[in-house]
Amino acid sequence: MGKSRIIFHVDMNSFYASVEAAYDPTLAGKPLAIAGNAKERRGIVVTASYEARARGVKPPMPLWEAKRACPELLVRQPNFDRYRQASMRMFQLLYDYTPLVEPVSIDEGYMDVSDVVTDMTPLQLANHIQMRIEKELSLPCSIGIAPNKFLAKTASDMKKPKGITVLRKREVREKLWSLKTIEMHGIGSKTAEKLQKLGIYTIKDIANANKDLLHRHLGVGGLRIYERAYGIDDRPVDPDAVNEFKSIGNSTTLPEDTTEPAKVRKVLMNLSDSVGRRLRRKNVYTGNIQLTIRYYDRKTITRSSKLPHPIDLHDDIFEASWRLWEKYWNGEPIRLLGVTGMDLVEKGQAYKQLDLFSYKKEEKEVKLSDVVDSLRNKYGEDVLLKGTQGGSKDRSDDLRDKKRRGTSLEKDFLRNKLFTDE
DNA sequence: TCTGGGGTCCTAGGACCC
DNA sequence: TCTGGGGTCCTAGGACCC
Repeated sequence: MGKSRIIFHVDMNSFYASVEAAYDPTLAGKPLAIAGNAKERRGIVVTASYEARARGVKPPMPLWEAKRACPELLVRQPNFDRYRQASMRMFQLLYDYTPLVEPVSIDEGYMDVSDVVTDMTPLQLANHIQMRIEKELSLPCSIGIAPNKFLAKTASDMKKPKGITVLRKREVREKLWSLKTIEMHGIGSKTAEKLQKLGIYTIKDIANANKDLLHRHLGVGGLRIYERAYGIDDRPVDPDAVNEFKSIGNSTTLPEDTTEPAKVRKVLMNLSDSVGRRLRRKNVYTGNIQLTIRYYDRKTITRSSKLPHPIDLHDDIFEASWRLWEKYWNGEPIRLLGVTGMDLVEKGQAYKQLDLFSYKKEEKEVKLSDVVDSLRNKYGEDVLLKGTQGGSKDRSDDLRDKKRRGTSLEKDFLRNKLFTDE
């Protein structure tokens, strides 16, 4: 039995819109929508200010529909550099309190503040953080305080904008059980439908359901929601998760549907180029290329193939995706194309694989902070900062180094996936 | 005038091996 | 004759989230 934890979920309110308003104060207090492809007919609202939401604009809504609902709507195209900047500063501020910060997306993250709140109550700490984000970044956020991630996430959702909500485990019955199943994080429309067919409509119904029945119909996800219904969630806050990639991909909706191979070729070249760039920037190779085709009727297929050896160059990525395209295109008009690199391996990983394995195996039960401490004692701070002694080119992004450096290099997030993408 | 783009996790079936 | 059982890898698709 671990001791009980104190977890924060910090959730920025209408992040993109709020950043734009902070950047251009004349937008503040107005109904504002950030829409991808603002000039294209297929744009959707990605983020809406609360003034826009009050007038019925809520993402993800097609832009034309949003304008119909709210004719005075101001629309801006997303400016991701700006959002990444704001995000970095926001997380930087969180790291002032603890290294145990887990960014989960550009605008939200968890903190494990169990060891921080000694001379402050959790509520005071949350207030402090919220105030600083407001004062220093002119950005609003909501914070959920709870003994685990699920409850913290649920809590931060309860009061928006600018809320701070405490959710205790003993309050789960009273505050969660009356909610419809789809309100639970992790349950979407499909699962909610399946549950309905089982006669399960509320979170209370989940809690009172037969566990095996849930397992049979929903797999491990069924077991998970059963636990969540009782407020149980043992996932740790993992500061390194943000650096661990499984795939890197880009996709684009075409200006208009097409059947012309020349156009497809061009698009695939562009996508391959940007995927290649991102792979190289992250110092990884991909061993498996996946092509996504969405047809005119939104039917979407994915086709992938394992590569004989890992690649990171534009030409090789294009060649692989083009082969898939030639093999699998059914001749119908295409709406979207995507190229994704999967099975990522770090450069220089091949000969380190074995080592990594044994490291993981040995240290499985050991707390990361202990590992960092012992390494620091053994080799001094330098080794933690510089990584392995060997070669110069491949060392800095080596997975092991990241783990070993662990919390000592939390500022490493400058290079992480949320913020350095193009 | 229907519905973007970036991801993760899970499942299931077939190939293949022992 | 007419047939086991376990394990892993590969691929495709579904569901979900922000």
